[in-house]
Amino acid sequence: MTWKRSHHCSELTTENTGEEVILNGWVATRRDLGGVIFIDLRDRYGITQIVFYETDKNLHKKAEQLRTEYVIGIKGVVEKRGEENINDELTTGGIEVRVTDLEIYSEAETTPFEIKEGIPTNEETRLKYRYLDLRRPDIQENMVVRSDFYQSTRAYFHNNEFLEVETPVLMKSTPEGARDYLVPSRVSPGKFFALPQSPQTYKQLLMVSGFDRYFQIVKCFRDEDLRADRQPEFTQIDVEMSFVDEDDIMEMTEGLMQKLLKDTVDEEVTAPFNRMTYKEAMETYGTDKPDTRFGLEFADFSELVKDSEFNIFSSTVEKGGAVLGITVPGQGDMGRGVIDRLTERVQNETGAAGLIYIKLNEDDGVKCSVEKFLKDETVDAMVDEADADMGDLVLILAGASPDVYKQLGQLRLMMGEEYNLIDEDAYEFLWVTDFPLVEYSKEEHRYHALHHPFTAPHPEDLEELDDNPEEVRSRGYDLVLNGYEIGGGSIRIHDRELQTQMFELLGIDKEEAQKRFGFLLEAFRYGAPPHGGIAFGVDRIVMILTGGTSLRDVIAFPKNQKAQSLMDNSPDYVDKEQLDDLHINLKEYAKEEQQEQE
RNA sequence: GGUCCGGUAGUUCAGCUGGUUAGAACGCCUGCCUGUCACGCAGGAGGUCGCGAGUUCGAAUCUCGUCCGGAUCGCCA
Repeated sequence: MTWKRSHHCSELTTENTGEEVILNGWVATRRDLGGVIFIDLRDRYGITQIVFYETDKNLHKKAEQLRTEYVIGIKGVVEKRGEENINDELTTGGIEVRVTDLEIYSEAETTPFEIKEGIPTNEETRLKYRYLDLRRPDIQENMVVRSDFYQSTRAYFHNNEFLEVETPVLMKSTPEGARDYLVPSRVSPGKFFALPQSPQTYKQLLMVSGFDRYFQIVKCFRDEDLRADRQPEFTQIDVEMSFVDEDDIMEMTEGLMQKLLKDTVDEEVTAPFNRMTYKEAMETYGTDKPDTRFGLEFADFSELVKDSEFNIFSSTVEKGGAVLGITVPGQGDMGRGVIDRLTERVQNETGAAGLIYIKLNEDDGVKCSVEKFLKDETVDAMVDEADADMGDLVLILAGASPDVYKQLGQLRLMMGEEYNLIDEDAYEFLWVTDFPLVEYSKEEHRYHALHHPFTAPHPEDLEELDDNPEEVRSRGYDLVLNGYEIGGGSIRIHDRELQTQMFELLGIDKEEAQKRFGFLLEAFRYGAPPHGGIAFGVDRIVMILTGGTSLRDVIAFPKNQKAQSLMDNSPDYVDKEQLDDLHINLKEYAKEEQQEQE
């Protein structure tokens, strides 16, 4: 029989002294001193210490059976602890509950790992026993933040007259972008649904329908390889608005972010957020999602060294590459061994050919690793350009553009982490704007939409659309927080002609466009409002808010790197009858794999 | 698909220049203990050193292959 609790395990204080209470929870730890047994009783709210005394004979005997993770209910009396026994670590540390009755609801085998905060158990074991991992207080706290995050989001949009509309999970496969997860149709042999990579077309259609302001907290799916910050199924806050421009979307976003941070982690952030063009971001930080919690901005030495004797510099610049550097403060006396290891790491992790440096320290003065190839005044000019002072270290990469920018961007992040230049408590938001509309794919010999094919080109660049498509800027924008891309969107094309032109540019001919997106083009015939929107990565934002570095710590049941769920062993083989229903035959090698398993 | 790191007790790891019976901490079990809160003390159980070949008198240790996990590049409109 279950006793209904009167309080949870983080609730009782000295104010409750003398009250008869009922608690339910898990045995977190047991401290058996012989004549007295202390149990830390845990639920998702916290811990309360309960006590059994030898003088309560039968009860004490029963309590001796208790083991870690047993689920119990107790009746008892709240007692104030003696001055010397108060535990300041617990909210309930001023009291304990003297047990008068004990019910063991459920015994527990020894768990494969301890249910404690911050244990370094490997991912595989944690994922296999995910329900136990989720019992750990730090993960539970993450889920609380996540739940607060949902509530805050809904309140914000509801208060601002947005409508929450659900869009289909079974939809049409789109040719552009990430690989789709496919769902075979039983009633239409040979045909497939796709799971949405995002509800992009639906939300645009909702604008055509006149819904004006839409949002949705929605699952999206992308069948691509995983990373620490990338899961195959993830959650977005999807937003679309009519009769707006970039500034409206940004303002709405900034209000949302302010509210979210206030409601979840009680942080104030100032708006408007900084803005930076894509070009500026790439040239200053070597990435389109710069972590602006620290400096180490790039210095460009290309002009200074283009005529130097040092062949690596001069030939790099001649071939259109760049010679770039960052100044690491206070590392001017870095030892040879450290630099050698760093060089190796840079080569391995970024693919840079080599690492050149200038050390500035009191003992050696200004010392450049390639000084015999460079004039003193060139080195001095570089130091000047890099804004380096005595005691600093200038790290230099030379290489083809844009690769060298990305490489130095990675090196910059390494240095920021290595030398603790990052303010871990800061929340640095940044808008990145003016993305290129398209980029050329050498493999496919065609242009790709950098954002997606519905993104509007910048009106000033329209005339370049035919001749110089790569020069055309888009009306897209990304929101970056602490070096993570947490959102992205654009002002859309709402003109049928322009949309058709865009498809042509992307190598999607009329027939193909009709087949894939005919419904959208058709919708645009009947009065489409100017509109734009944005989508935010819920998992990533919650990860940042909880101070984590892996999405798995903020998703209740995440997938591993192979997109498998180790707990329930999915994906898994299915019966032949199921496949027959779906009109599917397996390829030979897939059949062999299946037979090997069985 | 490429690169890198890892796989030894339930967990986290040490051992790896080949050599006695593979260790530590935590956890687990038993006993003692009335003020613990990382309880303490005494004792104990627990190992396919991922798997398979090879080298060797001898392999956790060296070589090759393979499987598994993670990070990362490609990929992710």
